[in-house]
Amino acid sequence: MPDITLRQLRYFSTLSGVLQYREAARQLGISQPSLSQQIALLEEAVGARLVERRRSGLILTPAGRDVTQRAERILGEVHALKEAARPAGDTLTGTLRLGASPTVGPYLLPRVLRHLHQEHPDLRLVIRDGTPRALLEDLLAGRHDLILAQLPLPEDEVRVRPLFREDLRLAVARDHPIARAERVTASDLVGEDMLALSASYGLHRQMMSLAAEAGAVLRADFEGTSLDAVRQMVALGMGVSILPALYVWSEVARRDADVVCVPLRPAATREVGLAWRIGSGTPPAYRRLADVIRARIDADFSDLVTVLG
Amino acid sequence: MPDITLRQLRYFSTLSGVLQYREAARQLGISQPSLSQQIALLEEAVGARLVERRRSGLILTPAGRDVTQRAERILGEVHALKEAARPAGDTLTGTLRLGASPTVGPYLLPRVLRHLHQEHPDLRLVIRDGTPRALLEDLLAGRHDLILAQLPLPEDEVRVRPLFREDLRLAVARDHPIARAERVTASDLVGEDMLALSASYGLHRQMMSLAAEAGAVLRADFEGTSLDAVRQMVALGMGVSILPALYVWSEVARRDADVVCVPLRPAATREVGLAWRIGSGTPPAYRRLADVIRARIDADFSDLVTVLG
DNA sequence: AAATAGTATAGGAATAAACTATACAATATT
DNA sequence: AATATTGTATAGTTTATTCCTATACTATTT
Repeated sequence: MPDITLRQLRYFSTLSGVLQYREAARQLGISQPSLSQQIALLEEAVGARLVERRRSGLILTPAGRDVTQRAERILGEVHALKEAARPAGDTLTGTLRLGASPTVGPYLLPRVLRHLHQEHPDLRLVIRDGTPRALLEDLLAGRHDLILAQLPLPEDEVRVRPLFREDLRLAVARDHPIARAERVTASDLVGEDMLALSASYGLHRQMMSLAAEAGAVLRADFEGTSLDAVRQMVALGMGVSILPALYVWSEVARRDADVVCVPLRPAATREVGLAWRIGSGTPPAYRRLADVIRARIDADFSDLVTVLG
Repeated sequence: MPDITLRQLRYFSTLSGVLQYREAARQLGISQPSLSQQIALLEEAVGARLVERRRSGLILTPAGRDVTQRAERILGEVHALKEAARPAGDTLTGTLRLGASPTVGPYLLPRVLRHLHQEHPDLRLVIRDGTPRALLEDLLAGRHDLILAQLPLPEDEVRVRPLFREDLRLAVARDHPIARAERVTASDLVGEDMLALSASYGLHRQMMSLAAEAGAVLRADFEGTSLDAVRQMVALGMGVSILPALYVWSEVARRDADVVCVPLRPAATREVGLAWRIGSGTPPAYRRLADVIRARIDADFSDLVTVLG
């Protein structure tokens, strides 16, 4: 029992429309015997007669009518497969799995996604959180296509597209003396307790080095697993910490905020980028995506951050 | 740009499950290079990379994931096509187009269909009415697969399966003298006006010959196009007519019936059968269908009709 | 009875798919 | 650091499939 082939379905679909071998073969650009043969093979493969050969032309059997419908549906889906797989000319399409750092995604993606969906309705993003360390591992293992994370990332393992640089602010409780300052310098921090994110975050390193420079003391009894957690500890007077400007803008910049954020002098910054595996399937699409994100950041947050690239 | 083949989709589906060429090739029972080649052809056909070849195993690209899903769906439908087309072992399946004579179908099919649907849930019958003449023409032209009609049918053009024989009754108005008779013989009809169905019905011929034998007068100013029309004319006293027992049972055998039906002596009968084109695709299925109909008639109407075959 | 039209069959040529052998790339081992 | 080891790609050849031409067969027309 030979297998069905798409060729047979294509031929049969044409034949069932025309109901004449000669004409169908002509339309298909093959000879009539070739068509006869393929139809015979199809009938053998499905184990049923599909056409009755009669004086007055061909008649489809009930099975033939059924096969016609199914064949055309199948052919349509094959066509769709072909179209869908090809990276479309100007729009992003398909499903991309994006891993996002919790220190970036929640404050950046909501605005980006809205626009992205308008401009590229056929693009679906599956977004999953993870610590930068886990993101990188998942990316390399193929569980993500892209990750959005703080730079630097190991450029020998992933291809990076920088997106933007944002300032870091010092966060203090509202009743802390620094809260009234215009800006903060390293000397203001001598002896302060500093609360840090867990070491799997890029910000951890920066918090560490800033604390070291300024003579602040990193509290060993606390390690935040989210910016929100850090902020809440700051609000409770457990110490000071560092928060990125975009987070401040979206979560802190309100009258009734529980912490106060002050610019640092000299400014401390972090960079955020989009990354994918070297040799990954569709870098052009990824670059386009990066461009779209950048454009959106530029439009919405240009007073807060510096777009890179 | 070569065409996609089902073979490629089958191979790719296996590969995307196993994520290893060697193992996938082994499962497929082919050599690894053959698999490589077919996957390469598929990638060329869809115009996109589907897998990333990496040290730590294969990773599907976004397009690859999409193609996997679509391919498996397509393969499933191809499988279903194969299953659906093959005349199933014990149940009737598919869509059959049944042409039914208005003198048989409406009074027989309702009961048959209910059972048929229970016993063969995958069988769909598309039923269309038509005069026997039109039925035969439509059958031969392939617009029907089967017809249910009064016999005889031209056995050189169609294959016939007789189903049953039923008595014909004389129908008269309630106030007609014959209405009180136990039975009617030819001599009772001398001079009566007789109402006939149109000549395209099998019953027409029998009405004619009965009228001739009995000395009744066929009314030339009336030609019914349905048994109901004939019955209504009889009720209005326009004449007498002949109605088949099954029709009588389902439409007349009530207290308040507008006509009275009396058995004929000697009995007149008609035969009804199922027919299909000679050389038609699936005679076994048709024979099975005929058997089912017969069994149902036997169960429901054995006191009214004689099952044939 | 011959001609015409339409499909099936036969046999050989072209194409596609399979296999074996081997190259190549990357990681793991010594 | 050199050498196995593992896994995929490429080359060259063989086998299967698909196609074509030629022709047989059947039913209808002339």
